[in-house]
Amino acid sequence: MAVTLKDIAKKAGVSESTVSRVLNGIPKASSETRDKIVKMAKELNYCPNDLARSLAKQRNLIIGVILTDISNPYFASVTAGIDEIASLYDYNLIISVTGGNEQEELKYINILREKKVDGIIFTSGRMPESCEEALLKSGIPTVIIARKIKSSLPSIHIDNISESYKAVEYLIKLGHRRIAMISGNFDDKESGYHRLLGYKNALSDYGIFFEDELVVEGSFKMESGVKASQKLLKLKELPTAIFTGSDAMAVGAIKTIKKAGLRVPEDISVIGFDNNIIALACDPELTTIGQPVKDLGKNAMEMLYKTIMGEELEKKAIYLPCELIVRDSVKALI
Amino acid sequence: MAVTLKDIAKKAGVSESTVSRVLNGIPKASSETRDKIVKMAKELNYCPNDLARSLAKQRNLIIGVILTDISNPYFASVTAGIDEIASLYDYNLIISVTGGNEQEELKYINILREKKVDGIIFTSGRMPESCEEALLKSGIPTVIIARKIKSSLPSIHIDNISESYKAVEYLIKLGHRRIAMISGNFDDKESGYHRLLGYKNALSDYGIFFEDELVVEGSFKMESGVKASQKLLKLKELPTAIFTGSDAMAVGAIKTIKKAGLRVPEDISVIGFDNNIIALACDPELTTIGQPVKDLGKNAMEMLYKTIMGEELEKKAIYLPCELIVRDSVKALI
DNA sequence: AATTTTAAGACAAGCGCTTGACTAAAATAT
DNA sequence: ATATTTTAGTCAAGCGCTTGTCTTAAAATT
Repeated sequence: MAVTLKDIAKKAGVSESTVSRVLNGIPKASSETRDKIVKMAKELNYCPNDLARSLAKQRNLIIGVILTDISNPYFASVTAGIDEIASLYDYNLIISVTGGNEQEELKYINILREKKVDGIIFTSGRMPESCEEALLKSGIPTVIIARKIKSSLPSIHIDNISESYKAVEYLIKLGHRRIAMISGNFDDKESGYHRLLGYKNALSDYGIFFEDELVVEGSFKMESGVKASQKLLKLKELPTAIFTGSDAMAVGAIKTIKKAGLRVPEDISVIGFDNNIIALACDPELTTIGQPVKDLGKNAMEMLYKTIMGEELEKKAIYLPCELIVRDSVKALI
Repeated sequence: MAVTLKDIAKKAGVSESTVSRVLNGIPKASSETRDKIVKMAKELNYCPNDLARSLAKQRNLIIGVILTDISNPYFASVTAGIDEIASLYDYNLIISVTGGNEQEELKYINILREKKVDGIIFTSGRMPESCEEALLKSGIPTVIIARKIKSSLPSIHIDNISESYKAVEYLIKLGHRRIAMISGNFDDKESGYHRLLGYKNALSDYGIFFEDELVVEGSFKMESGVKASQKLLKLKELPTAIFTGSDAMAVGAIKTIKKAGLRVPEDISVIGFDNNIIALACDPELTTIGQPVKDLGKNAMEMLYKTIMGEELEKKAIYLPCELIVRDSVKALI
């Protein structure tokens, strides 16, 4: 059906190899044959078959991106970052959406192996060891965007502990002492847990007692921010500030506080984490810790490219700093 | 390097074809050889080469998705919808991010042709004719998610005119007469323009004079909603309601109105379009026209699958209805 | 003028898998 | 006991491209 090298070769009266070389710009043909071949190719509307080429060349120019949920702005932006750099190097992206399910993750690692992708970027809130092993064993160049990992795979992270420390420290320096936290799920020892740790560290470093009643576990979602803040509002002594493990929960908290007749930040300050778009949409605009989401993707792809090219990486694990983004949801007490 | 069919065949003392058949579950082998082969494959950690398979089978199980910007929640959700259905049929997705640039779009159509994808879903705010032609000419099964198109390619849309009509009609029925519109860019005859058209139609059908001063062109972005509403607030006679061509602009408008000391919806009602996440984050929560974004993707993929399978489509162009989502940003005047 | 070098191109193996055609033996039917 | 069908496999061509090796004629060198 489709026009192949052979067809062009026949029409032009040369060998396939010559056509191949000409079309790949390898200087091994007289300008006459060159012209003839190029003309034929145009005429026949020739479209090279990249499957065949990849099979022959043992490379594919495809990167597999394994992620939890592409409709989640975090992963969408990470992917955008990856894509930005990938396209610079003529790589295309296959995305594999796992829903954070370990079985799916393993399944897709395998599919990507079969598809002979040139590299894999694995990004997830969690990082199951089984996946780490599978990736390692696959022999495919891989970069992880997740929490700190066990193996020696190249990886890129943010330091949830020190970044949330930063947020809480900011509150403390503005005079807050009674600081609550609405954390993400912290059972799995992942980001939710680490952000809580940063909170505790900051309190401790500044000599503030940690109080159990001031910490409520949420699930990163807005709705859980609502519930958690309702709990906090029932306390005898209200906190003067709330640090939340995600912007979504922060927005939930702000809504609830306002609904309770209190003002943000006049009565209670709120500081989030992520710098999601919604941080700009809510009222007051949310002060938050901005994750360099796109840069995570970009850096990961840069690392991956180096790995594919066989270059040595200076650092196996890169930590990207977050930025404290000051808006209107925090008030100074001093 | 990698283990191939040949290796297994040799080790098991059978022919390649037998191995291939066994591993593909084609019942043409005794259970002994079957077991032997399966065992060998496991032992050698065999991973089929999908490039070779695709080349031989002339199919690839990959769908190319051409879109403007994956970090845009709209496209991210459309993609999520596509993926949801695609994975049901064991298709994987290659995403091609064009930035809405026609040259890039054409480039990626070509790349996808070379990659021999089994199908293409093209989604964009715009729909250049050149792309339509290229897609048509490529002979690859294609579905378009965009505005109404010229060619006979299968496509899926929302009807921007009647949906924005719905929004404005809603305001009118609540007693609003002086209704302003902050539209998206309407020079390009795409969604911005059509949403404006719906606004005009509704006014006209209900016998309300169209007034030029009540329409301000924005660019779909929040910032442009701010600017546009500042303009509207300078009018001698303020509108009682504002319909915006996007939620982002609606949020911008709400912020501005509140900053001007007026209340939403008590003084001015605002209704948006999209049902973006930010519609839930802002205060008051935004009443809006909800696009069935994910369903656009799902339906597109279903259509594409049928096309690939050679099934006849009942409808070449599908219109998906939007839903009026009533929240707190609109007040009844009667 | 004879020899070496270079240029232009052909040849063929190979990438790893699928699949239709063929074969030989075993099972079933007559 | 013979003919027919089924089962279990093998063979080899083919998918479309790349690439190292080889050939031949022309160009450059001595």
